[in-house]
Parts: sequence; structure tokens; C-alpha cells
Amino acid sequence: MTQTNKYGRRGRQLRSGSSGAVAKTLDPKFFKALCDPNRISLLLRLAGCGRACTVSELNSCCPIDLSVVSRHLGVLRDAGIIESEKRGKQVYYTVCAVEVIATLRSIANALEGCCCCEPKSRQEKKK
Amino acid sequence: MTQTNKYGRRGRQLRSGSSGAVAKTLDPKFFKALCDPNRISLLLRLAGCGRACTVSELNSCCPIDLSVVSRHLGVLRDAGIIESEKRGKQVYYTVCAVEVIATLRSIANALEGCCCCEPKSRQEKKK
DNA sequence: TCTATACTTGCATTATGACGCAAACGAACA
DNA sequence: TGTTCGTTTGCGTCATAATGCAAGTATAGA
Repeated sequence: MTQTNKYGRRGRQLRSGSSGAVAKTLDPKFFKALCDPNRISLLLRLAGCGRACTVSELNSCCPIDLSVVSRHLGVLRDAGIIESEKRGKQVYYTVCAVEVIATLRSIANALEGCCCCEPKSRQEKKK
Repeated sequence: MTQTNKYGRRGRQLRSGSSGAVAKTLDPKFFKALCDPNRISLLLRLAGCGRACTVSELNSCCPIDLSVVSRHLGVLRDAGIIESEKRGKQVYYTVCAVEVIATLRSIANALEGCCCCEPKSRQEKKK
């Protein structure tokens, strides 16, 4: 899959072997979804809530219009970070925790594999 | 530390206990640094290179002006993702792999701790 | 069928970020 | 001390993204 930046050109293929694994996991869409402070707030609220929440409930954590909250949730959903389920008039959102955790760990593992840092087996709990 | 969004207000303190750990790790600055495709390219190039690289070397992986590359590297450095060292006329950049990996894993762990997903010990390979 | 509620979408405005060019900066070297 | 090379910074331009308001859609219930 060829990435294209917003200026049209670009057709990067990565240098070589090991970095390919990182390339696959480092999706700008994922990070883009997390780079807005309000989206982080919404995600934290949702994560901390421990249950599915409606748009209105989540709105209380951000001083922004409900419509904007709805749009932010859409961005997070499109990035696969949260998912939604409609029940009656309301839409309930939940964090795709398992998937997000897996994504984060696979990026970490891929980075570990391609950079010349400690191998996974003897990784130290360095702080 | 109180977060402030670009509209001035905002002073979120998270709901409660466990999500605080996620809040500490979910820094928009970190994600913001990774949400640009050119910065991802630079990071991949640097990671795949396996050694310190100069700005000029890294420039070859992106069809953008050298000055822009320099700025992108600055963003990555400010986010703690890469670090720089000046040697003579040149500036060598390297990935802070250990730190980045630790950050990713701590986010994953915090998320695991605060969401009601499977505990780490018996997490199933669902899906 | 009408109304209320919950949410989404269209649109215009504003803010933020990426970009290239040119100039500035700092180190090496003649 | 002047020149060259590698990099950074200033600045204006353009693209993208965030926002609020208003209007639209869908479901529940009177």
C-alpha cells in the first residue's frame, strides 16, 4: 500500500527488512485520532467510565458543543479506537481496548525489533 | 498538571482512580508528533537505518525541503521521540527507542488497567 | 401523526500546521 | 578573515482541522 501525503506525490517504500514491521503498525490515522486534546479527554472519560457511554454523557467532559463531540467520537471510531452501538435513540460508545492495546504493543515490539535496542527476551524494566 | 486546550479553558481532572494512569501517559504532544506522514517516514528511515543520521541523509526519504525536514525532526525531538547530537557542522539524530517503547507499553498497561478488558494474566487472543 | 429527544450533518469561520524560499547561524577550513 | 557547508529560523502562503450554529434524521412515546 502506497502512502500519499497531502501534496500528492510521495511513494515511499521503506529502506529494508526490519523496519517494514514498524511501517505497517505506524498508521498516521491512529495517531491523528489521538492528537487532539478534546479527543484525549473523551477517550479518558470513556476509558475511566468502565462502561458504554452516550454522546450526551461524554459531552460533559469537554467544554465544546455536542455536535463537535459527536464528530470527535466519529474520528476515534474511524480510527478503530472506539466503537459505537445504537440502542433506541441513543448511541453508546466503548473503547476498543483490546485492539488499541494490541496496536500499541505491536508498535513497541516492531520498534524493538528494528532498532538496535535490547532484544525482547532480556528487556529490562528500565524506568 | 492541568491540561489546557487551545481555547483557553479546560481543567479536566479525570473521573477517578485507574484512569489517572492513562491520563499521565496519553500526552497529545506524543501523538501529535506522530500524526504527520512525513514525520513517520523520517522516523521509519531513522529506525531502519540502525545508526545516527544527519538531517541531509534523512532528507532523502521525503520529497520536501531540507528546512522542513529540520523542523519535523525538531517536533519529534521535542516530543522525546528522537534525540540529536551536534558533531562539527552536522547534527546526528537517533531514535529514543527505549523511551518510546516504554511509553507505548505504559499506555497499553494503563489502558488495560482502567478498562474492563481482560486482565493481563488471562487476556485472550480475542477476534 | 405530532412532538420530544438524541444524535448527525452542512456550512461558514477561525485556528493550527505544513510548506518553500531566503536569510541567518555556526563550525570547519583555506 | 573570508568562504563553504550543514542546519535552523523568519516569514508569507496554502491546506487541513476544530468549532458553533442551525438544520436534518431517526427513534420513542403521547
